[in-house]
Order: sequence, then structure tokens, then C-alpha cells
Amino acid sequence: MATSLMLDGNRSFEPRKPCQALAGHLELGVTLGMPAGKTIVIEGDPIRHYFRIVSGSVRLYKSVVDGRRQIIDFLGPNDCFGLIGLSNHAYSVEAISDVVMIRYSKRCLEDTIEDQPGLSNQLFRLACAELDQAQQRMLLLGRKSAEERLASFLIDLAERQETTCLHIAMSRQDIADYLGLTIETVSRLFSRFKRIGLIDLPDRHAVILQDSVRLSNLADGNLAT
Amino acid sequence: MATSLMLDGNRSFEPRKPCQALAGHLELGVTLGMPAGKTIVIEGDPIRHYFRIVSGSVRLYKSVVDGRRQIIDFLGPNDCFGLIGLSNHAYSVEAISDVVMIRYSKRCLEDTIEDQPGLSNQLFRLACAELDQAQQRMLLLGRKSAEERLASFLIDLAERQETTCLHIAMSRQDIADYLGLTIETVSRLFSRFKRIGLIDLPDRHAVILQDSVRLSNLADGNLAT
DNA sequence: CGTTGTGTTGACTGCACTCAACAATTGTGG
DNA sequence: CCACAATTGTTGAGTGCAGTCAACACAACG
Repeated sequence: MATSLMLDGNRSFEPRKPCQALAGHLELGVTLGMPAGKTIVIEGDPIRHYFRIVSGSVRLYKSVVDGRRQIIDFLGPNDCFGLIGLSNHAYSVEAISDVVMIRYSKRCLEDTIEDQPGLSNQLFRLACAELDQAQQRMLLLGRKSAEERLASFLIDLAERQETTCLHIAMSRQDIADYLGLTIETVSRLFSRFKRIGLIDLPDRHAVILQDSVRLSNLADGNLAT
Repeated sequence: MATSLMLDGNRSFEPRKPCQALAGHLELGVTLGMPAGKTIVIEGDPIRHYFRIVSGSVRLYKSVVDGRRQIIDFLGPNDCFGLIGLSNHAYSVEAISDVVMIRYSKRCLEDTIEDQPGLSNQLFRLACAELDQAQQRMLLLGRKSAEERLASFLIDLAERQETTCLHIAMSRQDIADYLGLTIETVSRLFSRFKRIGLIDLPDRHAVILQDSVRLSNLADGNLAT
């Protein structure tokens, strides 16, 4: 179950964080394959490497002692993690599907920063984009209803994948932990959205948006059910 | 009600984001006074200036069309806003108490970045710190109970103010909008925490932590009521 | 002194959670 | 290839935590 058979071709996320230019040119990285479910980094570990995903997708999450989990983000091909952050990883990272990625040395990056002035400015811009996204999520988690959360999630996915036929790489549990809900609530909402004609559910890893306008109004709290 | 009488001496937050070194040396800023309640920047506005607070405190928040509000952060003396972010403000900023602050040109900062390579690295570190805090909040908003949220809030304040006798500059409504709760729930929790001996409430702008250990266990979800 | 804004408390409601059974899908070994 | 087990997702019934609505208390202020 290693580096072979792992290019499963699923591309859940478009490269919305174009760190290709930044990473991958400083040094030759090490290509790694990880089977689905494998933990790649653990929250609190010192940051020694950063990673760029080639194929597959991962979840970033924080957890509470009793097992509760908050997924911070899902990443897909061309996304990086470990790049932003000071000394320690703020979250754990696990493979959702089988993943191929390239590992680079953080030290090497830090050394390069000193010579290359534009680099830390690029990193800064990356951090700003993530911060913006994080603040958006605070609004979602703090002030939106379950319905609005799932609608927002689907609209976000559609923007990332640039299509209304979404590939859903993650499980219902992952979605629940991303939106601050339970698996049952997520499942019920999917069914409801289907019943009222907002989406279609051909299979559990696919969602087709049938009324993006109504869905995005719902996401922004504009109108009722 | 302008620049005079505005040094009300309340210092709700310790300078946990030491951007003094960074800002304030590039150019002479303009000192401004704002009465409590005044809006300083509006979500979505282009970023033309950044600000450093001299005295008083402010709230940063995002809102939904129907009036729901999520407070992103509270800032106090020596904290900056407008510094991190690309083209537009991601949130509105309002004075909680009367505020004195210094306004600097963002353009000037951006020009300086090109000469001074260490600067964008400092900005990057600042952004990382904020991102870390934001991710912590996601866990709080997505996965913590009302009780755990308020406990976390009080422990955070104690760390920022470096004392267990907290000055609470913001209203109950602000706290509610920060924690993703209602004003009634916040009020009830304050009363409950007092009843069970976790805190004392001498007046509405003061909280004394009487059992920080139990409170911080509560915040981390370690034990029950 | 009344007025207004802010905070507290009580009674009740409802949205999302819990518990539980069942259905569908995926994986495994014969 | 099928039978079975394990995993994941769906649906229903009932509960409870936090929200809503409403009355009251208390300051701050003109």
C-alpha cells in the first residue's frame, strides 16, 4: 500500500492556494505516499518539514482531550501544509484518501528566506489568505444555522472545484467535524436539500448542485428554507 | 467628545502582539481620538491605513445581512489592526471605550517593505500568531459548550492581562458575539460561575478569578461542572 | 427624578444532539 | 463470485442545551 496505485485521480480541490511558485523550487523534495487514514503530522510537533500534496486529500484538525474534533481545513492537490506557522504544528494532519506528496525541509526554506526577500512576502500573503478564510469560518461556526453551514460548505466546494458536480472526498463525519455539527445532522440536511431540489446525490461521494443561486442565498442567510 | 478626556486609563489587554517595534518607526502617524461606539473601519473597505491603539479598546467583527454578528477579536493598547490583510478589510472595527490611536499610511509601509527585508518576515510572524489564535477559536466555536467557551474566554483574558482581577471593557452583548452565544446565556453563566465559587463579580466591568485551576480545566473540557 | 441603556432572571421553545435501529456500501476470505 | 463482516450513512424517536420572549433590576445620565 505504498507509493504505487496511489494516483487515484480524485481532485476534490482546485489549487486555490497557488504555492507552487513558492515551494518546489528551493530544493528537491522527497516524494512520499500515504495510505488513507494515516496520520502525517501531530498537533504540537515541532515543524521540521513542509509538504506539498501531489494527489489525494488530507484533513487538518485540532482535538479536545475527550475526542471532540474540529477540522480546520481540507487540502487537495497543489496545496501545502507546514508552510505557515512558527515553531510547532497547530493541528494534526491525516490522509483522507491515499495521498502522494512531496516533503521539503523547513530549515532550507528558512535559510533561503534570508537571501531572497520576496519570499517572506509571498508567505505573508499566503498567511493573509488563510487568515481571511479562518475568520470567515468563525462567522460560520459562531453564528450560522446548520442549514446555512452546509449550504456554505457546498458553495465553497463548488468555487474550489469550479464545477457544480462536486466530488466529496471526505466522509460525513469529516464534514460534521468541519462544520461543528453531528454526522446525523449533516446526513439529514443532505436528504432535505435533495428533497427540496437544491441538490442531487448520485452516490455518497458526489453532490450535484441543482440550484446554486438558492443555495448561496441560503449560505448567506438571505432567505428561509 | 474628541481627543480630550479620552485617556480613560482602562487597559483591558496586555500587549500580546508586540507590533510596537514594527509600526511607529517608519513614519510619523496621525493621532486620532474616537468616542465609544464609533465605527473606525467597515468590512470590505479598501485598506489605506493601519492603526495602533494607544488607549482604550476596540472590537473587530464580521456580520451577516440580518444583523447577526461575530466578533473576531478585541484589541487594546499597543495592538494594531489593518496591518495584516491584503486589499480589503476583512472586518469592521468599532471603539468599545473612548479610544486614542495612531493612524499610519499602508502605502508607506508597503514601500518600506521593499527596502527592508526583515519587515515582511515580521509581518509574517504576526500573521502566523493571529492564524493560530483563529484556529483555536474555530475549535471553541465549533466544538465547545457554552460553559467551556466562557471559561476559555476568562482564562485568555487572565493571560493577556497577567492578573486574576480582570477588567472587562466590553459589554455582555460583545462577549456573547465573541463566543457565539446569546447575552442571556452569558449572563446566566456568569451568575452560575459566581454561585459555584469560580469567580466573583464586584461590578459589571470586573471579574475576579477565584479558582483559575478549575476554570482552566473547564475551559479545556477536562471535568464537568 | 424620570428616562434610557445594560444586565439578570424566569418560563418556555426549538434546533440540533443523543440514542437506537436499520440500510447501503465496501472489504475479506472461502 | 458469493457470503459475511465491518464500516459508513440514513432515518426515527425523544431529549436537552442554549435560544427566545418577557418581566424585572440596576446603573448611568441628562
